Amino acid sequence: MASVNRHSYVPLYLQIARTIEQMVRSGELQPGMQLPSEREIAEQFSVSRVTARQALDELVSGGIAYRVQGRGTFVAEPKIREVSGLCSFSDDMRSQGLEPSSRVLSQKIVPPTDEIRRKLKLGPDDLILQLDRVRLADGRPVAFERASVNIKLCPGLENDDLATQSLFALLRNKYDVYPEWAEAEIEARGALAEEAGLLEMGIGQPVMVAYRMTYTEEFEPIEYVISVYRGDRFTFYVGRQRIPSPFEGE
Amino acid sequence: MASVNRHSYVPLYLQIARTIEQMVRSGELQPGMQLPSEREIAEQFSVSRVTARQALDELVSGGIAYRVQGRGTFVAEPKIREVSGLCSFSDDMRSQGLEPSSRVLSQKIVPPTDEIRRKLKLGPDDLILQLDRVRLADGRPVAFERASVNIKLCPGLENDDLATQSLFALLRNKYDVYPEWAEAEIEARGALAEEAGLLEMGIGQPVMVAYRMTYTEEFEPIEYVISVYRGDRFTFYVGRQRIPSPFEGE
DNA sequence: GTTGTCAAGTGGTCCAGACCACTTTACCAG
DNA sequence: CTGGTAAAGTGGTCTGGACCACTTGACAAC
Repeated sequence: MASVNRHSYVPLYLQIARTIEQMVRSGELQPGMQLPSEREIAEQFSVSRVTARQALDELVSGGIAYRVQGRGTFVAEPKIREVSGLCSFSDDMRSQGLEPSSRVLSQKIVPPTDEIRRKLKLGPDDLILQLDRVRLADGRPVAFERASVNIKLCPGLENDDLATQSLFALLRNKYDVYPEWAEAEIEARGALAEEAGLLEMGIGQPVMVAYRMTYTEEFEPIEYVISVYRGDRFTFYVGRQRIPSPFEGE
Repeated sequence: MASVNRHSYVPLYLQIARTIEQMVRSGELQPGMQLPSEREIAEQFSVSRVTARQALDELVSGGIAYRVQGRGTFVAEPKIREVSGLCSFSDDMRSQGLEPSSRVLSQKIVPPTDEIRRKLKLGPDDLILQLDRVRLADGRPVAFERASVNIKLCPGLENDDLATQSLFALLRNKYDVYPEWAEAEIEARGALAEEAGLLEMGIGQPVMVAYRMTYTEEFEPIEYVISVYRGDRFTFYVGRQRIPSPFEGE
């Protein structure tokens, strides 16, 4: 360690953070072990303490390290796995070693329902792309998805091939639309007849239903998705989170 | 605004952040509106720009605001609701206007299974407190919970009353144990006979099962909880999250 | 009108220092 | 041996600058 490229476009604090992250990933630094102190990092990389601290901030906010005042900064326990269910189905499956694919059931421009119009903040005459897909992992159906996409952000999407490529990848690469935020609610219920047929399961068998909104950096609604997952073939991971503290007065 | 107490124990940046947060909550600042720039805040509160920036950092990491380089900092869209399912059942229910209560089925010191021993990082002779509870909202059963608590952190907990008070509250107030981190996986399945009986529902009716680990600040395992929620009476909220970007090289 | 340029304003990064709050450890006095 | 204390080391907060990257809008040149 102890080396940093002053002429790179990558900020110093990121270079340092990545260097340390690499040491954690490689196992050189084990969970619970103490990281170099801010002052040590500053000296070893020849940067100010502010920059060293910013590097550690990066690791802390990424859940890779945690601080204890008066003692030091330490390597955090590894997460069970990365956030799941919020981002791309494709990435999700691949990270679990499964091969994702899709069967497009319908892909057409339609007027939105009032609820969707409200959720996507559309005007009275705006249309949406309604995309119905069955998502498969290693060829077996896992989920049925109905995505309502704000077509204003990606005119022409109705003619793109969404069976073989990820919607997110297409949005990013072709339409310069970058999904940055997502939130979702999840509930469980029995499979309806139509869902059961598509997912090759029995009616009333348990499914998980996720209602997800996706936004750009600036909270422009991109899509609203209702996903119906087979209960026996999918697990949601709710990422490691800070537990909110009870109120503290001054 | 424009006032800050230099003699408070509350850091300046937090005072500023809370002042602005209050303006957002009160509706004085609407979603999408621009916040004062870092330099403006620095001037108005008579602090350095670093401190002003730190205040905005606080709002950004809390999901209350977001930045756009070159344009400014803006008020974020309000979240659907706060994180749910990860923290205290009691707080969760109350935040939805329901009155939480518990029925303790069993509360005893037992040797852990191998899986629990591993998850809680216990030694071969360590014991756990196994706490089985039915959780109710407005008197109606919503969930069955089996908590395996690392009793080393809270000796004597087996004799405390857990029907009327929150486990987290007890840990914090009586045992000085502060749950700070949690992560969970969620799946859906049909209710087993025992669960169905406790939750007053039919066997095979959909339930959501959450497997949750709770840790202290320093990732000491506090408890491992398996919660079985009635599908028709509970919805998980997966907090608003940043979508991970695809890899960017230098 | 269109296009290009430039200035102003924003957040992003960085520096060299300062003092405070907290934890740990070593050591000394009892 | 016990208990208190002081020192060293840690992260936490804060200052007052500096320059860069990016966006926007006004304005001049075409």
